[in-house]
Amino acid sequence: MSTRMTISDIARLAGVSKATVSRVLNHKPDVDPVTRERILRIMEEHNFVPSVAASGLAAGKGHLIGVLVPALTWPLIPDIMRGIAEVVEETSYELVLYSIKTSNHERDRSDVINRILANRLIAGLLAIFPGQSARYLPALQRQGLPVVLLDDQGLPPEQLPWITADNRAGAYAATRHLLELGHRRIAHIQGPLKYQVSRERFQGYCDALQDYGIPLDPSLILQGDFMPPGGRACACQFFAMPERSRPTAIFAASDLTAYGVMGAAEEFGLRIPEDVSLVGFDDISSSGHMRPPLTTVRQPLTEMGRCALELLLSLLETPDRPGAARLCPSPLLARFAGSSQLQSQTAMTATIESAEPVRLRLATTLVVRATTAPPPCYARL
Amino acid sequence: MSTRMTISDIARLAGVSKATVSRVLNHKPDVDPVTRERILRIMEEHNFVPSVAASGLAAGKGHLIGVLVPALTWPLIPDIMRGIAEVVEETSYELVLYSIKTSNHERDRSDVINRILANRLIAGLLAIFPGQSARYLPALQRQGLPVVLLDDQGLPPEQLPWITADNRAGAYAATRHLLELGHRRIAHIQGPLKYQVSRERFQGYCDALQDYGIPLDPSLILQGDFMPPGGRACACQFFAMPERSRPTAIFAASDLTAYGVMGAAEEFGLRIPEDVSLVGFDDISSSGHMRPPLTTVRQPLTEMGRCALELLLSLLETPDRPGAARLCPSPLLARFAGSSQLQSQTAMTATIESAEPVRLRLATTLVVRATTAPPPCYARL
DNA sequence: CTGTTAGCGCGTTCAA
DNA sequence: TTGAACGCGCTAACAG
Repeated sequence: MSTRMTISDIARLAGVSKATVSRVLNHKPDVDPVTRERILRIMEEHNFVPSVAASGLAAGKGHLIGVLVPALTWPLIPDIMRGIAEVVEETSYELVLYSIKTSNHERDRSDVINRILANRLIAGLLAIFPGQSARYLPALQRQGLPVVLLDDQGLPPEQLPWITADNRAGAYAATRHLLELGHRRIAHIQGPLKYQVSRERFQGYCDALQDYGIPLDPSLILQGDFMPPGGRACACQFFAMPERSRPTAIFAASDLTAYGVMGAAEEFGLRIPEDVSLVGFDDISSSGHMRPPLTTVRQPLTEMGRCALELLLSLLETPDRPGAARLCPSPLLARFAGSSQLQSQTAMTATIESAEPVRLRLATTLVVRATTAPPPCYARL
Repeated sequence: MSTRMTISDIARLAGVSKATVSRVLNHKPDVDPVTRERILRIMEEHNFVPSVAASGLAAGKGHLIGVLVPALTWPLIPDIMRGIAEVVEETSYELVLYSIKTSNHERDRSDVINRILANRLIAGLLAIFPGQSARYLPALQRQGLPVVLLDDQGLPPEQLPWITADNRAGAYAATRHLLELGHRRIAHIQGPLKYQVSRERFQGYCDALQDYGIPLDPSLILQGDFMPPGGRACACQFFAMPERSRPTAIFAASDLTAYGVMGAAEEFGLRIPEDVSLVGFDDISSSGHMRPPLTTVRQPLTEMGRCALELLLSLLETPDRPGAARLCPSPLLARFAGSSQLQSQTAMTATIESAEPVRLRLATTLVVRATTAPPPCYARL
């Protein structure tokens, strides 16, 4: 059935030159409508698909989008990828996956970057949680390869377009929820502070405490690593404290951290939420199935993926400003306005008014499930 | 730093023709060793990476590997992808992601296939859980594109190389574990029977029961959908049965199904494992963090991904037999023998001796955690 | 509006 | 052992 057709074949069949076929392929306006229809029909009949490789070669930039991901097994990634996949399916682009090796070799990372750049396969790059690799990204940008950052967890690199979740507001909401339940000794297990998101979440926690007039208690703040064992270790420290000063609630910087807390609670014979309340962050898919189901802050991961790719696509369509990657307002924001109310309004307007690289901060939402309750009575006085 | 270098540049710098550079790139033996060294050095200095797009175009087939995945959010996928990514990093290939749209359009699926084939971008295809799309795969194979199936869940397509887990043995082990704990009324929540894996797991369940002289009780067998709500619904049916005939243990065809069972148990006030034992299948990462941690059957997902890609690569290197994709024993099996004892020995020998397409069945392992216990005393007589 | 010409960067013939 | 020429399938300048 679908044997490989070339533009030449179509051109012969339609009785026109290859250039004309190429024109309709690229949606050039200057083609006779009836001719265009005829060509389109023939292409449909023979289900012709142009060779991405060849067109990329000729045009000097491919029709592929690179996605730089850390370990695929980090639970947030699949949901983000889903959003990305959803929008790429509606385009003629394909996705090329570059996974950063988790090994220690410093060499590796720049190698990946070299591969990305040098083989000139892709037209744009989406960097998810680039971490330390973010260092190399501005160079790519400068070489003319549009780059969009998705929730960078490293130092905020200079001037790259950037999609993230509103971590601060999410953390604030989580802490406030605990506060309004009556908790006063609320602990926080941070993520590694080298990540921007960790600092933002911590900030939200601090802000909420301050707004309720509760002084920060350094003994209630520990640094985890986003993973269950780290959460468990921190929780054990909390649970070993004397009952008068022990926290009645814990806000964990990630759901996986919260899983570790649940393990520790069981070990100490503490019930959740009767003895200690718990809030996570992320709302990864398994959190709703925990016993008890975890109260957490949901990141709009799929939406973030979608936005990031749409942003990148909009950058690809305005290649006239090579150095500074700015948002072409119409196509992207039109979609945004129509399809979703997730992004915070402030970010929207900031985006439009500013000539700076785009920085979108999507809203997070508190998902109240069953790991939070008022503090136990012995702690309520 | 790393500006884009072409073969011509290198050729000029080295004072040779492009053809020679091309030769050393492709590891042709007929190059003067000293010249080769010089060229290699120059390429290193300027960290030259050949254009995948161009070489693919010229050679008629790209240096890209397509991966056909269903929803990335299906929890097994990321672990599989991890294995794939690990081996692709050691090669010069890149990964192209084709995600099958979950929409209902029958058209979509063949569209994806068309895209894959027609744009002639990739050299080989890895199809993960192809499901209904498996129908189109043999056609690709016939057109000269090597295809490897990873744990197809559809009808077993004719003659494609195939990697899977030993579902039957895993299910057998799970059921036997329950049996040896003393359970006699063991229910099974199947996956959709249209999937091969569901039937295999059911078969393992049946085999174990038979070996222990327990007749199959149709009222203890329900069909789920691999997802939590399906599992919950089935479990509710079980739990609503009169106590005398109610199952004392449930073997769920997937971990997610088991999560649903845990929810139902809570709803019915049944404790796990005291009142009812539970075994899942898959060992997805969150299962170890459930309360109580879930006893389940582990699929060697990462290993499966790794094997699948290695198999595909070995097929790529023997393009001389276009129609029949057979295993080139040396490179692949050598790795297998060295790096892992996961694959079952029988499959190994079968592979070597047979001229049929490769079918590798990797061993599963029972992971005993905390959701299984002897049946409650009132059911023990 | 359309056809013609020239490459994009590389592999692969051929001769030399 | 090496070099020159051609072509992969397509886009991008030009002309007409």
